[in-house]
Amino acid sequence: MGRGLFDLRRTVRTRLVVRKGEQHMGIREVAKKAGVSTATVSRTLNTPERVRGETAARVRQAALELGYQPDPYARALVSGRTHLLGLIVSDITNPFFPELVKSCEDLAVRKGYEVIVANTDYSPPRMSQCVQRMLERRTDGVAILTSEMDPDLIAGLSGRHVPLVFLDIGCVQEGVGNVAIDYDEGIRQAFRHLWELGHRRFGFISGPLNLTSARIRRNTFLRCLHELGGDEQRGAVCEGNHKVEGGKHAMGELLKLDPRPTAVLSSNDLSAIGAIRAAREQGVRVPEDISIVGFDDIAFSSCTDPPLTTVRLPMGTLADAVLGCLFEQIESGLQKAREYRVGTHLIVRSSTGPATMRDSE
Amino acid sequence: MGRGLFDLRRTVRTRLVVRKGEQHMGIREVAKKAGVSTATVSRTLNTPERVRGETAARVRQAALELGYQPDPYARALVSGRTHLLGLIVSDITNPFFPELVKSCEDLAVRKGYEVIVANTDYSPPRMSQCVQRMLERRTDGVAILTSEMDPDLIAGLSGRHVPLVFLDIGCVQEGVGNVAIDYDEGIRQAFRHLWELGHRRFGFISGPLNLTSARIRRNTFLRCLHELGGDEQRGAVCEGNHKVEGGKHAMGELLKLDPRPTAVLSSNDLSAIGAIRAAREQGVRVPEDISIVGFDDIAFSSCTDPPLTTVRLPMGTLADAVLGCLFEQIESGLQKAREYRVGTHLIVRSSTGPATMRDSE
DNA sequence: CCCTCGTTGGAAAACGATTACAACACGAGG
DNA sequence: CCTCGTGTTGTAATCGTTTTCCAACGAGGG
Repeated sequence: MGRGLFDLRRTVRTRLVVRKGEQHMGIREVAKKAGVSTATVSRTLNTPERVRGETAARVRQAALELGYQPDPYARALVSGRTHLLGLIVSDITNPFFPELVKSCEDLAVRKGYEVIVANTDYSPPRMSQCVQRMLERRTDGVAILTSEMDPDLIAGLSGRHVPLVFLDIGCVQEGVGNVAIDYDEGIRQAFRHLWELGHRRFGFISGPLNLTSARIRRNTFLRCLHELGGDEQRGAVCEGNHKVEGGKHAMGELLKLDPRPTAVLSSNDLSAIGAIRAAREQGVRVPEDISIVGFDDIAFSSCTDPPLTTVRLPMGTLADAVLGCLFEQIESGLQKAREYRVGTHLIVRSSTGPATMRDSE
Repeated sequence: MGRGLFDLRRTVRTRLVVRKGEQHMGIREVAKKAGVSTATVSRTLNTPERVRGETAARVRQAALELGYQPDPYARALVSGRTHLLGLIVSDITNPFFPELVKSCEDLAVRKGYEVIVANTDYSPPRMSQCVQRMLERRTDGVAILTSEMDPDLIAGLSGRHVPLVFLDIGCVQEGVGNVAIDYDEGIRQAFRHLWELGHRRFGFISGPLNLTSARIRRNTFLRCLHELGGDEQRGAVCEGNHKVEGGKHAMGELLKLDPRPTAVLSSNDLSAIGAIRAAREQGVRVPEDISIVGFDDIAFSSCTDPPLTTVRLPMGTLADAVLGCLFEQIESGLQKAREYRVGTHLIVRSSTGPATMRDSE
């Protein structure tokens, strides 16, 4: 963070707004037009119940005619509420995020909030910058949608009394909410699907195991194996990196196994897509020779070849939970931060099929 | 827009900041600690050349020790500059955008700006909402990265003297810049590549032809055909929708042709991906039987099967141009809005190959 | 009729910065 | 010695709201 505090901020300071004849449309103009004071105008806009209906109507009419819109900055200055939300993601380029971000934005805008998003690029120092940005802009709340979280950074945030919400990190406390994706259920759905198709030897392509959420998925897989399959030797785990290329590599390893798994579950869709490619390159047919199921249901997974069977993580619901948690905290003044839970369901497409007789033994 | 002006904005108005003992760190505290007036502090931060070096150092030291950070809202209120930029895209879910948005954000943050993005979802009424949002938040500049633009909306914006920049719309004027992607060159590169591989019968999958930028690409294709190939009968155009499914359908049509094209150019990568799938489904091998080239080089196009040969649109450069144009306008006080131009280059991967003897006649 | 209470609206004090203007010191030039 | 410019700092006005008081008013009870 090199050169200290105020380095890059300088730009030319010409006053931007010149608005040739017509001077600025402020609350004063509305007040004059409606024949009331600015206080009354403000009240009609913010606490209508504290102003007589008739007066309110007159004010609203005036505001409408003048096309008045309160200045968010003046408003923020005095009220302390910026109507800005922060979204911290690891990398918007990762196809998991755009849908989520979009849903969040929609919801936020509908409540009169604006959203700024920051990418950590999976790196703690950049994460620290992101937090810094949120603090500087005085966001009314921050959603941290990524795992590479330095504990003392959340201290930095929660020390400022900013409502927070995490994805898949356990610690719910005053001012810190959490939404937990039901990975457990999701993996189980996928496993059951494969089991019912007759598969008995499984592979699992995990995410980077330093991520909590990746570990959960792997562990559930292991547990399924134990509960349903009995013998753990029938399952193999291979670590990927939640990207196409990692999935490809992991699948390469899995295919070397003897006996080879007839079905592989993947920690996310990107890995699964890599897996499909690896299989194809080695002449292994999907789903005839091997079944593959993903996780997330990113938009692209319906466009792969073959279309990917996957566990859908409903982005809309997820966004609802995330922002819901934030708004609840904001409106209650940092009180009740709850734990939210969002479920999943299986989408069966064409990358899974019945185990062949030979294999199913 | 239903219920009038102030409908959804209401939220509870509890004062957020309570900051238990330690009262707020303002410019006054810094001033006191440094033994100067607030004016001097402000000057140190904004126009250091107007402050004696020694004093400046003292102020900076104090600011650092106190962890002072100027309130952007107070700053915006008085200076009229919000340090907020708007980005209007059609749909962040479209894989073309995330990279672009990310690059823009990076650049913006580096200059001390923050970015808010708005999705039009390809619909004019939503576009109008987006513009509204930008106006309300008093963004210092807006980049409109999408084509479905209602002319009177840009009037609404440019009437407010907000620096604007468009993508691929011709009209450069006071306060309105433009960055033009060199589609012409791009298509030519792709065409030449195929020509040199011996291809002589071409197909083109266009985007929706009501989009200017889609028309440009198609027209260039037609022109290439004319210049190099002579006979126009050797080329066929089929309209897609810039999505996978449209490309798939268009490719279906192209494959029905007799004689069938040996190479197809696509208006964007998504269409090309659809085209590959359509080909495969009909048992047509890529690139042995037919060559396919895309446009944009979205991240995914290196992960298709086979990896897609495509025309790379350098997102970093594009973002540079877009923000550069905005900053130039902001810093010059709305004067010189220039036209920028960003080039392309061909990325050869595996979806193109030599035409077979039989075909190349 | 007077007092009190509840409702409504106005005047003015925040909010936290920027910046116009004035003041002052200092050295140079006449 | 006076004046004038230049460089440095302080004082106070300002930006456009929200919000805290407080005054005015009408109604209802004693």
